[in-house]
Amino acid sequence: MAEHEESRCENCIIRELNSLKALKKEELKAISDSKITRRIKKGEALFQEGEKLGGVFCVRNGVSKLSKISDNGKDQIVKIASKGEVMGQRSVISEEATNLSAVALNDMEVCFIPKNNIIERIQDNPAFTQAILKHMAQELKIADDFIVNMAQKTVNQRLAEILLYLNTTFGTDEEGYLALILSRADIADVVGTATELCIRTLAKLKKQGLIETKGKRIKILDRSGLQQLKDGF
Amino acid sequence: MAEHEESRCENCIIRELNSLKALKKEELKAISDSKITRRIKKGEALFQEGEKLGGVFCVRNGVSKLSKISDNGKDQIVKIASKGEVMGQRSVISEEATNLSAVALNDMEVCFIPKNNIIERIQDNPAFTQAILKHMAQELKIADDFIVNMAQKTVNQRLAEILLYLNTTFGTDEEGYLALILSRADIADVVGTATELCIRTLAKLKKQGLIETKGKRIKILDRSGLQQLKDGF
DNA sequence: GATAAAAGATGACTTTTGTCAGTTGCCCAA
DNA sequence: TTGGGCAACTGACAAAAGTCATCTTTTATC
Repeated sequence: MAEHEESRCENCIIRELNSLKALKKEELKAISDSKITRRIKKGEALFQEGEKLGGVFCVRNGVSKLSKISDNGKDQIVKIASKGEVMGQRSVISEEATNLSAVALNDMEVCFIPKNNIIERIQDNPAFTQAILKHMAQELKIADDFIVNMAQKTVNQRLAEILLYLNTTFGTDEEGYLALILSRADIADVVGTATELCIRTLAKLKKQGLIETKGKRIKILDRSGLQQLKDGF
Repeated sequence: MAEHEESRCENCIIRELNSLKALKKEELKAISDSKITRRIKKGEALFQEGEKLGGVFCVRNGVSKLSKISDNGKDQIVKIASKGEVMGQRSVISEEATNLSAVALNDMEVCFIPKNNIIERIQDNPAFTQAILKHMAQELKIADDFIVNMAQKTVNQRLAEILLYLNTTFGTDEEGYLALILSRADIADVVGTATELCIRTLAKLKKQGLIETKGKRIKILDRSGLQQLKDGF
Protein backbone atom coordinates (compact mmCIF):
# COMPACT_ATOMS: atom_id res chain seq x y z
CA MET A 1 0.00 0.00 0.00
CA ALA A 2 1.38 3.38 -1.02
CA GLU A 3 2.11 5.77 1.81
CA HIS A 4 0.86 9.30 1.87
CA GLU A 5 3.47 11.78 0.82
CA GLU A 6 3.41 13.72 4.09
CA SER A 7 3.94 10.59 6.15
CA ARG A 8 7.51 10.36 4.80
CA CYS A 9 10.11 12.19 6.91
CA GLU A 10 11.65 13.81 3.84
CA ASN A 11 8.41 15.64 3.25
CA CYS A 12 7.42 16.17 6.84
CA ILE A 13 7.26 19.83 7.77
CA ILE A 14 7.45 19.02 11.47
CA ARG A 15 11.13 18.27 11.00
CA GLU A 16 11.80 21.94 10.33
CA LEU A 17 11.05 22.58 13.99
CA ASN A 18 13.79 20.43 15.46
CA SER A 19 17.29 19.06 15.09
CA LEU A 20 16.20 16.61 12.39
CA LYS A 21 16.35 19.44 9.90
CA ALA A 22 20.14 19.04 9.94
CA LEU A 23 19.82 15.63 8.32
CA LYS A 24 20.42 14.95 4.64
CA LYS A 25 17.76 13.59 2.36
CA GLU A 26 19.07 10.05 2.27
CA GLU A 27 19.39 9.97 6.05
CA LEU A 28 15.78 11.03 6.35
CA LYS A 29 14.76 8.30 3.97
CA ALA A 30 16.42 5.69 6.15
CA ILE A 31 14.67 7.06 9.21
CA SER A 32 11.39 7.17 7.40
CA ASP A 33 11.66 3.49 6.52
CA SER A 34 12.15 2.41 10.12
CA LYS A 35 9.92 4.88 11.95
CA ILE A 36 6.54 3.94 13.30
CA THR A 37 3.65 6.38 13.46
CA ARG A 38 1.46 5.98 16.52
CA ARG A 39 -1.74 7.52 17.80
CA ILE A 40 -1.94 8.11 21.51
CA LYS A 41 -5.22 8.91 23.19
CA LYS A 42 -5.59 11.60 25.82
CA GLY A 43 -4.40 10.30 29.16
CA GLU A 44 -2.34 7.45 27.72
CA ALA A 45 1.36 7.19 28.51
CA LEU A 46 4.06 7.24 25.83
CA PHE A 47 6.61 6.04 28.31
CA GLN A 48 7.16 5.78 32.04
CA GLU A 49 9.91 6.96 34.32
CA GLY A 50 12.55 4.24 34.59
CA GLU A 51 11.83 2.67 31.20
CA LYS A 52 14.63 2.05 28.75
CA LEU A 53 13.61 3.80 25.59
CA GLY A 54 14.16 2.05 22.28
CA GLY A 55 14.12 5.34 20.43
CA VAL A 56 12.82 8.88 20.38
CA PHE A 57 9.35 10.26 19.84
CA CYS A 58 8.73 13.12 17.45
CA VAL A 59 5.44 14.90 18.08
CA ARG A 60 3.37 15.43 14.94
CA ASN A 61 0.21 16.50 16.69
CA GLY A 62 -1.11 16.99 20.19
CA VAL A 63 0.58 17.81 23.47
CA SER A 64 2.32 15.72 26.11
CA LYS A 65 3.39 16.41 29.65
CA LEU A 66 6.78 15.24 30.86
CA SER A 67 6.80 14.63 34.57
CA LYS A 68 8.61 12.95 37.39
CA ILE A 69 7.39 11.62 40.72
CA SER A 70 9.28 13.09 43.68
CA ASP A 71 10.32 10.99 46.67
CA ASN A 72 7.30 12.48 48.44
CA GLY A 73 5.06 10.83 45.90
CA LYS A 74 3.94 14.01 44.16
CA ASP A 75 4.12 14.45 40.44
CA GLN A 76 6.06 17.40 39.03
CA ILE A 77 5.63 18.40 35.41
CA VAL A 78 8.95 19.66 34.08
CA LYS A 79 7.98 20.24 30.49
CA ILE A 80 5.09 20.40 28.08
CA ALA A 81 6.02 19.08 24.65
CA SER A 82 4.07 19.82 21.52
CA LYS A 83 4.27 19.73 17.73
CA GLY A 84 7.80 19.37 16.45
CA GLU A 85 9.41 18.49 19.74
CA VAL A 86 11.44 15.35 20.20
CA MET A 87 11.01 13.41 23.43
CA GLY A 88 13.40 10.88 24.87
CA GLN A 89 16.57 12.30 23.29
CA ARG A 90 18.37 12.61 26.62
CA SER A 91 17.75 9.03 27.52
CA VAL A 92 18.89 7.75 24.12
CA ILE A 93 22.03 9.90 24.14
CA SER A 94 23.09 9.02 27.65
CA GLU A 95 22.06 5.38 27.14
CA GLU A 96 20.20 5.32 30.42
CA ALA A 97 16.62 4.68 31.45
CA THR A 98 14.53 7.80 31.13
CA ASN A 99 14.00 9.90 34.23
CA LEU A 100 10.65 11.23 33.07
CA SER A 101 7.21 9.93 32.21
CA ALA A 102 5.34 11.20 29.16
CA VAL A 103 1.54 11.30 29.18
CA ALA A 104 -0.68 12.70 26.44
CA LEU A 105 -2.65 15.80 27.43
CA ASN A 106 -4.86 15.40 24.37
CA ASP A 107 -5.02 13.04 21.43
CA MET A 108 -1.60 12.77 19.85
CA GLU A 109 0.13 11.56 16.75
CA VAL A 110 3.80 10.78 17.19
CA CYS A 111 6.56 9.19 15.16
CA PHE A 112 8.72 6.70 16.96
CA ILE A 113 12.27 6.64 15.59
CA PRO A 114 14.38 3.65 16.70
CA LYS A 115 17.47 4.77 18.54
CA ASN A 116 19.98 3.21 16.13
CA ASN A 117 18.87 5.70 13.54
CA ILE A 118 19.66 8.52 15.90
CA ILE A 119 22.91 7.16 17.27
CA GLU A 120 24.30 6.39 13.83
CA ARG A 121 23.43 9.86 12.62
CA ILE A 122 25.14 11.36 15.66
CA GLN A 123 28.23 9.36 14.82
CA ASP A 124 28.48 10.27 11.17
CA ASN A 125 26.76 13.63 10.73
CA PRO A 126 28.48 16.38 12.71
CA ALA A 127 25.94 18.98 11.66
CA PHE A 128 23.21 16.89 13.25
CA THR A 129 25.17 16.39 16.45
CA GLN A 130 25.84 20.09 16.67
CA ALA A 131 22.18 20.88 16.15
CA ILE A 132 21.25 18.60 19.05
CA LEU A 133 24.03 20.09 21.14
CA LYS A 134 22.76 23.61 20.60
CA HIS A 135 19.28 22.49 21.41
CA MET A 136 20.40 20.85 24.64
CA ALA A 137 22.35 23.95 25.64
CA GLN A 138 19.14 25.89 25.22
CA GLU A 139 17.17 23.37 27.27
CA LEU A 140 19.73 23.53 30.02
CA LYS A 141 19.36 27.27 30.23
CA ILE A 142 15.60 26.92 30.41
CA ALA A 143 16.03 24.33 33.15
CA ASP A 144 18.19 26.72 35.18
CA ASP A 145 15.58 29.42 34.89
CA PHE A 146 12.96 26.94 35.97
CA ILE A 147 15.00 26.04 39.03
CA VAL A 148 15.30 29.68 40.03
CA ASN A 149 11.57 30.19 39.57
CA MET A 150 10.62 27.17 41.62
CA ALA A 151 13.04 28.13 44.36
CA GLN A 152 12.46 31.83 44.64
CA LYS A 153 8.96 32.64 43.47
CA THR A 154 5.63 32.27 45.18
CA VAL A 155 2.80 30.10 43.89
CA ASN A 156 1.12 33.32 42.83
CA GLN A 157 4.00 34.34 40.64
CA ARG A 158 4.52 30.90 39.18
CA LEU A 159 0.85 30.55 38.36
CA ALA A 160 0.81 33.92 36.62
CA GLU A 161 3.87 32.84 34.67
CA ILE A 162 2.40 29.57 33.50
CA LEU A 163 -0.80 31.24 32.35
CA LEU A 164 1.22 33.66 30.25
CA TYR A 165 3.30 30.76 28.96
CA LEU A 166 0.21 28.81 27.91
CA ASN A 167 -1.10 31.88 26.21
CA THR A 168 2.02 32.66 24.17
CA THR A 169 2.83 29.03 23.40
CA PHE A 170 -0.55 27.58 22.56
CA GLY A 171 -2.66 30.66 21.93
CA THR A 172 -6.39 31.01 22.41
CA ASP A 173 -9.56 29.64 20.87
CA GLU A 174 -12.21 31.72 19.05
CA GLU A 175 -13.71 32.86 22.33
CA GLY A 176 -10.35 33.94 23.73
CA TYR A 177 -9.87 31.05 26.15
CA LEU A 178 -6.47 29.38 26.41
CA ALA A 179 -6.34 26.81 23.63
CA LEU A 180 -4.53 24.19 25.68
CA ILE A 181 -6.90 23.07 28.41
CA LEU A 182 -5.24 21.60 31.46
CA SER A 183 -6.92 20.19 34.52
CA ARG A 184 -6.42 22.14 37.74
CA ALA A 185 -4.37 19.22 38.99
CA ASP A 186 -2.04 19.43 35.98
CA ILE A 187 -1.63 23.17 36.39
CA ALA A 188 -0.79 22.54 40.05
CA ASP A 189 1.76 19.93 38.99
CA VAL A 190 3.49 22.44 36.74
CA VAL A 191 3.42 25.16 39.38
CA GLY A 192 4.58 22.71 42.01
CA THR A 193 1.78 23.13 44.51
CA ALA A 194 -1.37 21.43 45.78
CA THR A 195 -4.46 21.39 43.59
CA GLU A 196 -6.48 23.24 46.21
CA LEU A 197 -4.03 26.11 46.41
CA CYS A 198 -3.91 26.28 42.63
CA ILE A 199 -7.70 26.57 42.48
CA ARG A 200 -7.75 29.15 45.24
CA THR A 201 -5.09 31.21 43.55
CA LEU A 202 -6.97 31.09 40.26
CA ALA A 203 -10.07 32.29 42.14
CA LYS A 204 -8.03 35.18 43.51
CA LEU A 205 -6.84 36.15 40.04
CA LYS A 206 -10.45 36.01 38.90
CA LYS A 207 -11.53 38.30 41.73
CA GLN A 208 -8.77 40.72 40.74
CA GLY A 209 -10.15 40.77 37.20
CA LEU A 210 -6.99 39.35 35.66
CA ILE A 211 -8.63 36.21 34.34
CA GLU A 212 -12.05 34.72 33.73
CA THR A 213 -13.01 31.06 33.88
CA LYS A 214 -15.72 28.91 32.36
CA GLY A 215 -15.58 25.36 33.60
CA LYS A 216 -11.97 24.34 33.32
CA ARG A 217 -11.31 26.85 30.58
CA ILE A 218 -9.40 30.02 31.38
CA LYS A 219 -9.37 33.36 29.62
CA ILE A 220 -6.70 35.97 30.24
CA LEU A 221 -8.21 39.42 30.62
CA ASP A 222 -5.21 41.46 31.73
CA ARG A 223 -1.92 40.34 30.28
CA SER A 224 0.19 43.11 31.71
CA GLY A 225 -1.44 42.69 35.09
CA LEU A 226 -0.37 39.05 35.11
CA GLN A 227 3.07 40.08 33.92
CA GLN A 228 3.41 42.44 36.88
CA LEU A 229 2.24 39.76 39.26
CA LYS A 230 4.76 37.34 37.81
CA ASP A 231 7.55 39.79 38.55
CA GLY A 232 6.23 40.38 42.08
CA PHE A 233 4.02 43.48 41.59
CA MET B 1 60.66 31.29 29.75
CA ALA B 2 60.07 27.55 29.73
CA GLU B 3 56.72 26.42 31.01
CA HIS B 4 56.29 23.77 33.65
CA GLU B 5 55.35 20.42 32.22
CA GLU B 6 52.07 20.14 34.08
CA SER B 7 50.94 23.53 32.94
CA ARG B 8 50.53 22.16 29.41
CA CYS B 9 47.10 20.74 28.60
CA GLU B 10 48.63 17.62 27.05
CA ASN B 11 50.03 16.71 30.43
CA CYS B 12 47.22 18.05 32.57
CA ILE B 13 45.49 15.33 34.53
CA ILE B 14 42.46 17.54 35.12
CA ARG B 15 41.45 16.94 31.54
CA GLU B 16 40.71 13.31 32.31
CA LEU B 17 37.72 14.54 34.30
CA ASN B 18 35.88 16.22 31.48
CA SER B 19 35.06 16.25 27.77
CA LEU B 20 38.52 17.56 26.88
CA LYS B 21 39.81 14.01 27.22
CA ALA B 22 38.23 13.28 23.83
CA LEU B 23 40.69 15.63 22.18
CA LYS B 24 43.78 14.51 20.26
CA LYS B 25 47.26 15.44 21.30
CA GLU B 26 47.77 18.09 18.65
CA GLU B 27 44.43 19.66 19.45
CA LEU B 28 45.43 19.90 23.10
CA LYS B 29 48.67 21.54 22.10
CA ALA B 30 46.82 24.21 20.19
CA ILE B 31 44.58 24.82 23.19
CA SER B 32 47.51 24.92 25.52
CA ASP B 33 49.18 27.62 23.46
CA SER B 34 46.19 29.90 23.63
CA LYS B 35 44.90 29.20 27.11
CA ILE B 36 45.47 31.54 30.02
CA THR B 37 45.89 30.33 33.57
CA ARG B 38 44.32 32.60 36.16
CA ARG B 39 44.18 32.74 39.92
CA ILE B 40 40.93 33.88 41.45
CA LYS B 41 40.69 34.85 45.09
CA LYS B 42 37.85 33.74 47.32
CA GLY B 43 34.85 35.95 46.71
CA GLU B 44 35.98 37.19 43.33
CA ALA B 45 33.77 36.69 40.27
CA LEU B 46 34.88 34.73 37.22
CA PHE B 47 31.99 36.10 35.25
CA GLN B 48 28.64 37.75 35.76
CA GLU B 49 25.16 36.91 34.57
CA GLY B 50 24.55 38.60 31.23
CA GLU B 51 28.21 38.72 30.19
CA LYS B 52 29.26 37.44 26.78
CA LEU B 53 31.93 34.88 27.49
CA GLY B 54 35.00 34.81 25.30
CA GLY B 55 35.70 31.22 26.22
CA VAL B 56 35.29 28.52 28.82
CA PHE B 57 36.88 28.08 32.23
CA CYS B 58 38.40 24.79 33.28
CA VAL B 59 38.77 24.47 37.04
CA ARG B 60 42.20 23.26 38.13
CA ASN B 61 41.76 24.00 41.81
CA GLY B 62 39.21 25.45 44.17
CA VAL B 63 35.45 25.65 44.05
CA SER B 64 33.02 28.06 42.44
CA LYS B 65 29.32 28.68 42.84
CA LEU B 66 27.15 29.22 39.77
CA SER B 67 24.14 31.32 40.58
CA LYS B 68 21.41 33.45 39.12
CA ILE B 69 19.46 36.34 40.56
CA SER B 70 15.70 35.81 40.44
CA ASP B 71 13.29 38.59 39.52
CA ASN B 72 12.66 38.94 43.26
CA GLY B 73 16.28 39.90 43.73
CA LYS B 74 17.33 36.75 45.54
CA ASP B 75 20.33 34.72 44.50
CA GLN B 76 19.85 31.05 43.68
CA ILE B 77 22.86 28.78 43.44
CA VAL B 78 22.21 26.18 40.74
CA LYS B 79 25.55 24.43 40.77
CA ILE B 80 28.81 24.11 42.63
CA ALA B 81 31.73 23.52 40.26
CA SER B 82 35.05 22.10 41.35
CA LYS B 83 38.22 20.51 40.01
CA GLY B 84 37.89 19.27 36.47
CA GLU B 85 34.63 20.97 35.68
CA VAL B 86 34.23 23.27 32.73
CA MET B 87 32.20 26.43 33.20
CA GLY B 88 30.65 28.54 30.50
CA GLN B 89 30.23 25.75 27.93
CA ARG B 90 26.54 26.37 27.48
CA SER B 91 27.01 30.01 26.77
CA VAL B 92 29.78 29.37 24.25
CA ILE B 93 27.82 26.64 22.49
CA SER B 94 24.60 28.56 22.23
CA GLU B 95 26.49 31.76 21.40
CA GLU B 96 24.53 33.75 23.92
CA ALA B 97 25.37 35.75 27.01
CA THR B 98 25.66 33.50 30.04
CA ASN B 99 22.64 33.17 32.29
CA LEU B 100 24.71 32.51 35.39
CA SER B 101 27.31 34.24 37.53
CA ALA B 102 30.38 32.38 38.79
CA VAL B 103 31.96 33.39 42.09
CA ALA B 104 34.89 31.66 43.79
CA LEU B 105 34.03 30.00 47.10
CA ASN B 106 37.71 29.66 47.93
CA ASP B 107 40.96 30.49 46.18
CA MET B 108 40.92 29.07 42.69
CA GLU B 109 43.15 28.30 39.78
CA VAL B 110 41.40 28.11 36.43
CA CYS B 111 42.39 27.82 32.80
CA PHE B 112 40.61 30.11 30.40
CA ILE B 113 40.28 28.57 26.94
CA PRO B 114 39.25 31.02 24.19
CA LYS B 115 36.04 29.98 22.54
CA ASN B 116 37.45 29.58 19.02
CA ASN B 117 39.45 26.65 20.28
CA ILE B 118 36.28 25.00 21.50
CA ILE B 119 34.08 25.83 18.55
CA GLU B 120 36.64 24.64 16.01
CA ARG B 121 37.07 21.40 17.89
CA ILE B 122 33.31 20.91 17.95
CA GLN B 123 33.24 21.40 14.20
CA ASP B 124 36.01 19.00 13.30
CA ASN B 125 36.20 16.40 16.08
CA PRO B 126 32.99 14.38 16.36
CA ALA B 127 34.27 12.42 19.35
CA PHE B 128 34.68 15.67 21.27
CA THR B 129 31.23 16.91 20.29
CA GLN B 130 29.71 13.62 21.37
CA ALA B 131 31.50 13.77 24.70
CA ILE B 132 30.06 17.22 25.36
CA LEU B 133 26.66 16.03 24.23
CA LYS B 134 26.67 13.13 26.66
CA HIS B 135 27.80 15.42 29.41
CA MET B 136 25.02 17.89 28.69
CA ALA B 137 22.46 15.10 28.62
CA GLN B 138 23.65 14.17 32.08
CA GLU B 139 23.47 17.76 33.30
CA LEU B 140 19.96 18.07 31.96
CA LYS B 141 18.88 15.06 33.93
CA ILE B 142 20.44 16.49 37.07
CA ALA B 143 18.64 19.76 36.40
CA ASP B 144 15.30 17.96 36.15
CA ASP B 145 15.90 16.25 39.45
CA PHE B 146 16.81 19.60 40.98
CA ILE B 147 13.56 21.10 39.73
CA VAL B 148 11.54 18.30 41.29
CA ASN B 149 13.40 18.71 44.58
CA MET B 150 12.89 22.45 44.73
CA ALA B 151 9.26 22.11 43.83
CA GLN B 152 8.21 19.20 45.99
CA LYS B 153 10.48 18.99 49.01
CA THR B 154 10.56 21.00 52.21
CA VAL B 155 13.49 23.13 53.33
CA ASN B 156 14.23 20.39 55.85
CA GLN B 157 14.58 17.76 53.18
CA ARG B 158 16.57 19.96 50.84
CA LEU B 159 18.96 20.96 53.59
CA ALA B 160 19.53 17.34 54.57
CA GLU B 161 20.19 16.57 50.93
CA ILE B 162 22.75 19.31 50.45
CA LEU B 163 24.63 18.31 53.58
CA LEU B 164 24.89 14.76 52.28
CA TYR B 165 25.91 16.09 48.89
CA LEU B 166 28.69 18.23 50.39
CA ASN B 167 29.86 15.22 52.33
CA THR B 168 30.04 12.82 49.41
CA THR B 169 31.36 15.35 46.92
CA PHE B 170 33.96 17.21 48.97
CA GLY B 171 34.53 14.91 51.92
CA THR B 172 35.62 15.91 55.39
CA ASP B 173 38.71 17.36 57.08
CA GLU B 174 40.83 15.59 59.70
CA GLU B 175 38.33 16.40 62.42
CA GLY B 176 35.40 15.10 60.44
CA TYR B 177 33.93 18.46 59.48
CA LEU B 178 32.69 19.03 55.94
CA ALA B 179 35.74 20.01 53.91
CA LEU B 180 33.94 22.60 51.82
CA ILE B 181 32.95 25.41 54.16
CA LEU B 182 30.03 27.48 52.97
CA SER B 183 28.53 30.48 54.70
CA ARG B 184 25.02 30.03 56.04
CA ALA B 185 23.87 32.48 53.39
CA ASP B 186 25.38 30.34 50.62
CA ILE B 187 23.80 27.19 52.00
CA ALA B 188 20.49 29.04 52.07
CA ASP B 189 21.02 30.09 48.45
CA VAL B 190 21.50 26.48 47.40
CA VAL B 191 18.49 25.28 49.38
CA GLY B 192 16.43 28.17 48.10
CA THR B 193 15.37 29.68 51.38
CA ALA B 194 16.13 32.59 53.71
CA THR B 195 19.36 32.58 55.70
CA GLU B 196 17.46 32.70 59.00
CA LEU B 197 15.43 29.60 58.20
CA CYS B 198 18.57 27.83 57.07
CA ILE B 199 20.25 28.61 60.42
CA ARG B 200 17.16 27.58 62.36
CA THR B 201 16.89 24.32 60.47
CA LEU B 202 20.55 23.57 61.09
CA ALA B 203 19.93 24.22 64.80
CA LYS B 204 17.08 21.73 64.68
CA LEU B 205 19.27 19.07 63.08
CA LYS B 206 21.82 19.76 65.78
CA LYS B 207 19.23 19.30 68.51
CA GLN B 208 18.23 16.00 66.89
CA GLY B 209 21.84 14.87 67.07
CA LEU B 210 22.19 14.53 63.31
CA ILE B 211 24.91 17.14 62.99
CA GLU B 212 27.32 19.15 65.10
CA THR B 213 28.63 22.64 64.39
CA LYS B 214 31.69 24.63 65.34
CA GLY B 215 31.57 28.17 64.07
CA LYS B 216 30.54 27.88 60.46
CA ARG B 217 31.90 24.37 60.20
CA ILE B 218 29.50 21.43 60.13
CA LYS B 219 30.07 17.79 61.04
CA ILE B 220 27.66 15.05 60.05
CA LEU B 221 27.00 12.68 62.94
CA ASP B 222 24.21 10.52 61.56
CA ARG B 223 24.34 9.93 57.84
CA SER B 224 21.42 7.55 57.64
CA GLY B 225 19.34 9.82 59.84
CA LEU B 226 19.88 12.64 57.35
CA GLN B 227 19.14 10.27 54.50
CA GLN B 228 15.80 9.39 56.06
CA LEU B 229 15.01 13.04 56.61
CA LYS B 230 15.83 13.78 52.99
CA ASP B 231 13.31 11.18 51.85
CA GLY B 232 10.68 12.54 54.24
CA PHE B 233 11.22 10.38 57.36
C1' DG C 1 -32.00 11.86 30.69
C1' DA C 2 -30.41 9.42 34.93
C1' DT C 3 -26.70 8.42 37.49
C1' DA C 4 -22.06 7.55 38.88
C1' DA C 5 -17.52 9.17 38.79
C1' DA C 6 -14.30 12.71 38.31
C1' DA C 7 -12.93 17.34 38.75
C1' DG C 8 -13.70 21.78 40.67
C1' DA C 9 -14.45 24.63 44.58
C1' DT C 10 -14.58 26.22 49.45
C1' DG C 11 -13.96 26.37 54.63
C1' DA C 12 -11.29 25.57 58.64
C1' DC C 13 -7.22 24.50 60.34
C1' DT C 14 -2.03 23.33 60.71
C1' DT C 15 2.48 23.60 59.26
C1' DT C 16 5.99 25.71 56.86
C1' DT C 17 8.33 29.56 55.38
C1' DG C 18 9.43 34.49 55.28
C1' DT C 19 10.46 38.92 57.47
C1' DC C 20 11.98 42.27 60.65
C1' DA C 21 14.37 43.66 64.45
C1' DG C 22 17.49 42.77 67.25
C1' DT C 23 21.72 40.32 70.03
C1' DT C 24 25.88 37.79 70.22
C1' DG C 25 30.28 36.47 68.88
C1' DC C 26 34.17 36.30 66.09
C1' DC C 27 37.81 38.02 63.04
C1' DC C 28 40.72 41.38 61.31
C1' DA C 29 42.82 45.73 60.88
C1' DA C 30 44.08 50.17 62.90
C1' DT D 1 44.01 45.77 72.44
C1' DT D 2 40.21 47.50 70.87
C1' DG D 3 36.52 48.34 68.33
C1' DG D 4 34.13 48.16 63.75
C1' DG D 5 31.95 45.18 60.73
C1' DC D 6 30.17 41.09 59.31
C1' DA D 7 28.26 36.59 59.96
C1' DA D 8 25.81 33.70 63.00
C1' DC D 9 22.04 33.32 65.74
C1' DT D 10 17.30 34.21 68.15
C1' DG D 11 12.52 35.83 69.03
C1' DA D 12 8.18 37.34 67.57
C1' DC D 13 5.19 37.79 64.26
C1' DA D 14 3.09 37.62 59.46
C1' DA D 15 2.37 35.47 55.23
C1' DA D 16 2.32 31.54 52.29
C1' DA D 17 1.44 26.94 51.54
C1' DG D 18 -0.32 22.33 52.75
C1' DT D 19 -4.05 19.25 54.44
C1' DC D 20 -8.46 17.34 55.37
C1' DA D 21 -13.21 17.28 55.04
C1' DT D 22 -17.02 18.47 52.52
C1' DC D 23 -19.89 20.17 48.94
C1' DT D 24 -20.94 21.41 44.11
C1' DT D 25 -20.45 21.18 39.30
C1' DT D 26 -19.10 19.00 35.23
C1' DT D 27 -18.41 15.10 32.46
C1' DA D 28 -18.90 10.57 30.86
C1' DT D 29 -21.67 6.47 30.26
C1' DC D 30 -25.31 3.61 30.08
